[in-house]
Amino acid sequence: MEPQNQHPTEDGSNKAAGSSANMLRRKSCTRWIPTTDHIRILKELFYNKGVRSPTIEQTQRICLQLKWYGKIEFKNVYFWFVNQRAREKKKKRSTSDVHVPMQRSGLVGDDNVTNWKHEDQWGTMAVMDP
Amino acid sequence: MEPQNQHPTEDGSNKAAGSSANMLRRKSCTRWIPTTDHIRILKELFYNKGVRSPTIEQTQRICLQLKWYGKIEFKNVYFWFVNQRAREKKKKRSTSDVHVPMQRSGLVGDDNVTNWKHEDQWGTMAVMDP
DNA sequence: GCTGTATGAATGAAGG
DNA sequence: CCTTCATTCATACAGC
Repeated sequence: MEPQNQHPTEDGSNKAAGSSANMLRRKSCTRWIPTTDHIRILKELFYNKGVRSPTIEQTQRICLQLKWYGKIEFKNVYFWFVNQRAREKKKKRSTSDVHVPMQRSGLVGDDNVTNWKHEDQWGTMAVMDP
Repeated sequence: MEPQNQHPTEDGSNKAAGSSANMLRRKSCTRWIPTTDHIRILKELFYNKGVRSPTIEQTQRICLQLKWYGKIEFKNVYFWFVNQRAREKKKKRSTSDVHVPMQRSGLVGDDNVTNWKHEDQWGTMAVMDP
């Protein structure tokens, strides 16, 4: 995946947002912006270590570890795993077959709609590069 | 204003675009560019048929139908509906600009922005027991 | 050519 | 768990 540069400043230097009149119109800077280290470690856990549904204690420990790399809270880790699981599953479901009546059957030879490779339907959906 | 002319090659020869030498493929095709047929059908579904949040299976069927009109993937259909909902809502909210300024009555001490369901880390949410 | 706008894509957060 | 919302980034296209 190439356009992974979602976050501009991701070096854990989340400065005090909103403390002064620094950012105009930035009232909703509340959301956690993971650092690259955060992402790297979380994906390592999820994909390589097979940590898919960490327990509370595990989540707390992970959170504690990640805090060294930047500001992070428990719920951030929790939601990250929830979302990762959900999106993995959705990707899987999206690629499963669906029974649809093929209309215009037999006439498709004229137009090569099925020219492009089948390819995975979700392609690159925010998962790690295996 | 609104550049509603979202047709890369709109003259019915979309399908033929893949037969001969394709357009230059820099890496991967950047992002999905819907054809006018795609847009027409999607809007027909959204506005006339009232399809606002199709299920996964509905999305798969819609995607398969739309594939006849040009290259499209599951996630394109999925994101299209997500974005359409979000932007319809935003537009509506912005148009009928009444916007009551969230009167908060000042009685309750506004403690934290992160008003998560569970103030302390797990409190009541510990329901996952595998 | 750059700049503004519309829109595809991504993801944190939450609801149910 | 599954679905949805909100916000943001990225990019194609139009007008200047």
